[in-house]
Amino acid sequence: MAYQFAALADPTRRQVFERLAKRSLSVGELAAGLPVSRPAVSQHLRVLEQARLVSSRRDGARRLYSVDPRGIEAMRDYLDKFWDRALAAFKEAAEKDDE
Amino acid sequence: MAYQFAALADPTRRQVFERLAKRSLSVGELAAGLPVSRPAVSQHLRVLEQARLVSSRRDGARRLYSVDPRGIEAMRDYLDKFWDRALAAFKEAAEKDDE
DNA sequence: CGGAGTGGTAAGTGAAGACTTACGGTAAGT
DNA sequence: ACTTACCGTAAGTCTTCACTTACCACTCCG
Repeated sequence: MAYQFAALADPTRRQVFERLAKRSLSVGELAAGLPVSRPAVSQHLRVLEQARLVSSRRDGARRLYSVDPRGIEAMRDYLDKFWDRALAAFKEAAEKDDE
Repeated sequence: MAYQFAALADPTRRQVFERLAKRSLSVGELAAGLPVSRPAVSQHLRVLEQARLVSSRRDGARRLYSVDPRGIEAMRDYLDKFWDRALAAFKEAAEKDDE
């Protein structure tokens, strides 16, 4: 669970993730649209893949990366655990604030 | 949007957040249950508050912190933007993998 | 108006991490 | 087989950041 938040904490990595959400891309294609080198993109992809936020498959000499729903689902489940509780706590705090 | 992920990327900060989800706590109470000093907790709370993941109110000489739904909502909205798309991409990639 | 209990801030330290260049390794084309 | 295109990894640098101790400000109570 820890890995997902850390993976999306970096701005460059979020950009990679968001571009892959539009369509599957190779490492070279990703690096072309970003202000960092290709090896940097490779390293970011490794982090995203370990967090199950992206997955990859071979495509000839290239390697295509796509978004992976598993990492997203893990984050959604985590956040949902706190959602109701947070709403209740917020209302309660707001009332105490009115005093 | 960026701040939320970075805020929850740190393990100590996630612990603070999760403990506050159970009940509102003061800085001292939080620090008592964590392996770091009280100033460290204060600094973490500042990050969480800027990300709108927690909010605070005075309670006499103390200061009570609670979870704030606004930060959580921002993350949920962000993830939901990619959810359908990720599912579709995953299925598509799985089919190509079967070849 | 002391003194005790709070908690935020400053300054410094050590580790984590986001980059770079250089290199090696594999797949397709001639 | 040689070349070209593609990509991952290694090693090094520089910044970011989590943490500490020391200090200061505020609130409540005697």
